[in-house]
Formats: sequence, C-alpha cells, structure tokens
Amino acid sequence: MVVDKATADEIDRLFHGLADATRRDVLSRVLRRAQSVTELAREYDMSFAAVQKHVAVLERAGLVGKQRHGRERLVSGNPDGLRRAARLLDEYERIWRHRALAIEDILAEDEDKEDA
Amino acid sequence: MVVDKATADEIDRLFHGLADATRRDVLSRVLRRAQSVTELAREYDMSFAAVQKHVAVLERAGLVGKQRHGRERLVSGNPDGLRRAARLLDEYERIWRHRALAIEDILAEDEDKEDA
DNA sequence: CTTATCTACAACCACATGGTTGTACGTTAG
DNA sequence: CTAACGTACAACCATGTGGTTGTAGATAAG
Repeated sequence: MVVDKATADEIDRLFHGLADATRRDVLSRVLRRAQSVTELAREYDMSFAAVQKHVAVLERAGLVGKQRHGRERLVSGNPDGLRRAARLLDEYERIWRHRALAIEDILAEDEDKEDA
Repeated sequence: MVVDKATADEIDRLFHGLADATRRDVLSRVLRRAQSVTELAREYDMSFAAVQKHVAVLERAGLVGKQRHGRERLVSGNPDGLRRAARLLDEYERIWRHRALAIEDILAEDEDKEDA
C-alpha cells in the first residue's frame, strides 16, 4: 500500500478495462500478436468506432499500447498492466491469508488453554 | 478456456466489482473481519443505501457473502472470488509468456540459420 | 495528383451506474 | 407493547458507458 503509489483512479481504469468481454477478447488477441484497429474491428459485430473506443479504454487502463506503423496504428498488449492487476489481487489474498493465519493462531491459543 | 465454464457476464461482474475504490476498500475490510452493513457505512462519506448498493455489487460479483446474524447481516469476504480473478489474469499472462517463448524460438531458429 | 484506406473525433441515443431520499419490514432492547 | 435499530427496496436524478453515424485528417497506392 505504501510502495504502490498508484492512484485509485488508475486501479479503477485497470479493472474497468478488464470488465468487458469484447475488451478481454481484444486483449488476448493483441497479446498474441499486435494488430491494427481495422484488423481487430473485422472480428466483432460492431462498428469500427465502437472497437476504437474499447481499444482506447484498454489504452487508458495501461493494458495495451499503440505504435504507429505507416498509416495504421498497431495495438499491442502490455503485460506490465496485467502484472499490476495480478499483484493487486495478490494483496487482497495476502489480507485473507493473514487473517486465516490469525485464526489459526487463536485456535492454537485455545489449544494451549485446554492443555493448561 | 474449455475448462472454465464461467460466462462472460460472471467475469464482467467480477472485474466490475473490483473497479471501484469504495468497493475495494469494503472488500479489504471484510476480508479482515466480517462486518454489518451499518458498521461499514460509518466508514464512508455517503449514505447507508449507497454502501448497501456497493455491497450488492460485490455480492453479485461473488467477492463477498452475507450471513444473517440476529437483526444484522454480516458481510464477509469470499477468497474464492479473488482466486478466480487471479486465475483469469494468469491465463492472460500465460498467453503473453507463450508468445514470448514463441519469439525466443524464432530467434533460436534464426541463430540456427546463421550457423548454417 | 487523385483516390482509397486507416484513423481520429464529435454528436447523438439508450441504458447502466452511483448517488440521493423516503418508506416499510423484521428483530432486538426497554 | 413500544421504541429503536438494521436492513431492504423503490423512486428519482445526474452522469457515465457502449453503441451508432458522420465528418475530417494523414498516409499509401495508382
């Protein structure tokens, strides 16, 4: 918490980026191979502009990046964004595990009392 | 992908649940200790009903559960939900790593050709 | 140069979201 | 029993989101 100076908004954007099936699909595609927006748009039953917006959301979330390549913009996956999300989830799991350990300690204490 | 029969909507709800600072804070609190909605509501600068809605979102996401305890409803964290989210992120990372390995293979091939 | 392609962006619409207040109901405390 | 508490839920409002179409700017192709 102290180390991670990510603002709440950044984290909001990160998870919001992942909270849509189309965006997750785009992400998995560009993780495999960088693709132009037009190329991506062909895959979905929606307008080019809609796909463009989804890519923009992923970009703001730090999950993908764009490199211009001639007249097209190649969208590529950014594994750092994923790792950031994964580490955040790890923190919550750590909280849980810490609590689980604390409970074990309490149970152990009870056993000690029983022994006494 | 074949094994995970989670619908896209479920995953949407999962990440949407995590995409709000208040909800993440509620989650971290109830992971440490189950609390009533009123108790939680005291911590935030918003109405009881608003907190109630956030809890409902977390509940639909499978991140928390409620146990009735007298006249209050105790909200407690559900680590399974977290683990599900973490595993999903792992899948994306696996895609990336697979691609990274593929690139290494290609580079190795190039080296073979150089040797030839 | 002209044309076609890829992209960006604005305007618009329907609907979801996050917030509010108010009301009603079950349960505990006096 | 009555009063207070914890919760649930409906109605409402402002704003955000996901979609559309249309227009305009760069860049590549002929």
